[in-house]
Amino acid sequence: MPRPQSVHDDELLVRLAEVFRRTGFEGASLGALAEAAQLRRASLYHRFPDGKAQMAEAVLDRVEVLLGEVLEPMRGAPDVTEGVAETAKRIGEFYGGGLLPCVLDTLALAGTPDRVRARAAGVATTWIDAMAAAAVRGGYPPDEARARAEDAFARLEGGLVFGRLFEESTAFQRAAADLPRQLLGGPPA
Amino acid sequence: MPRPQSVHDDELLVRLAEVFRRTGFEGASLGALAEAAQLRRASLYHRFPDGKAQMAEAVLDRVEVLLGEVLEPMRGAPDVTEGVAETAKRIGEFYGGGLLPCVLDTLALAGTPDRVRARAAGVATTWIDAMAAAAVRGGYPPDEARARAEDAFARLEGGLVFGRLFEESTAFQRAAADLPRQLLGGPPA
DNA sequence: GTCTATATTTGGATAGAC
DNA sequence: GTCTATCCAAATATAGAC
Repeated sequence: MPRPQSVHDDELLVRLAEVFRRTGFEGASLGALAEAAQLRRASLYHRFPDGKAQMAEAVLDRVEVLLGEVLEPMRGAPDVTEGVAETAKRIGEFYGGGLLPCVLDTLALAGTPDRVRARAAGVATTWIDAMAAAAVRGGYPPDEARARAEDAFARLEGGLVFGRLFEESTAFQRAAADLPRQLLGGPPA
Repeated sequence: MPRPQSVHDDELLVRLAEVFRRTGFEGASLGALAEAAQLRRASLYHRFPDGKAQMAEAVLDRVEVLLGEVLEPMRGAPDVTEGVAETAKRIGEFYGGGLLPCVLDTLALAGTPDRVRARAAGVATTWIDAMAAAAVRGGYPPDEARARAEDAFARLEGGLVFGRLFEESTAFQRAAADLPRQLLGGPPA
């Protein structure tokens, strides 16, 4: 009988995601991916016959699932403000307080296969849509809600760029803390 | 006598910057760099004996010079508000309206040599410092001015991430248009 | 399912002719 | 200063044993 899986699918994707998020698609060599997975390169090809692009897509699929859990309070909580605040907290945790890069950013660089980039854009759209829906629930008309959601996304992603440049999480932390006000209004920061 | 330079230094850096900004350090292969420069790989090594890292550093040096021109109104104009507005306009042009990636972002990915990353952080610091100084001139105490400058930087960089993902410049455009308010105060966006 | 071994291409970098 | 030719290492990917 064949050997048992030495790494479970889910844990494997976590490890691969770590490499993609830090180095982008081209920077993620099969050597680095195999080392992170604690598998040989050939074993990775057994799991992902289409190679690195398929690995990146699987990672993005998994990110979309995790993102669903992060967005759940914002989508479902009876009190919109509380829901957004809880989602903001989860976003902070998801990005290690602001010091972890975002795979949606790093997998959007030129050199990334189109289908991977399209998948990243799809995940980002899911996220922005949920924020726009919350802003609508908060009373904004659809157009303004959308703009606020896009701006909130930009500020969070930019906070992560800041964190990557300076290894400092201040800008991201403020962006997360300010998320309820950005989406629902209130006194300016 | 030796052949004349087929590409002037300045134009050469523009072409190399284009590759680095789009693909990051690891994604920028010597093949791609040579093609953009319309030179052979060996000719690039004649100009940059230390190889790709030196090319990236030279690109960042050039970006710092260009950035100086972008920041000049914000630094020197008698009316701070007008100065910031003019700098915001130049930032918009510098980033192709929001559809060009920022080399400070893409050269901060893991896999980039430390001295290149440090140079990128230095250029970003120059930029943020100038925005913080403008916010101080606008009446904010140093701590709040600094936070506002960092947030403005994050929002612009995030707007470029958004642009890269969706090939849409809306978020960046709003960030640039809102720069005077972000640094100097006024009614919230 | 994982492994060793290998094929093949691309990438970074150097030597030396012109 | 640019070029051709070359070296060597690393990268992607495949074949086949266990």
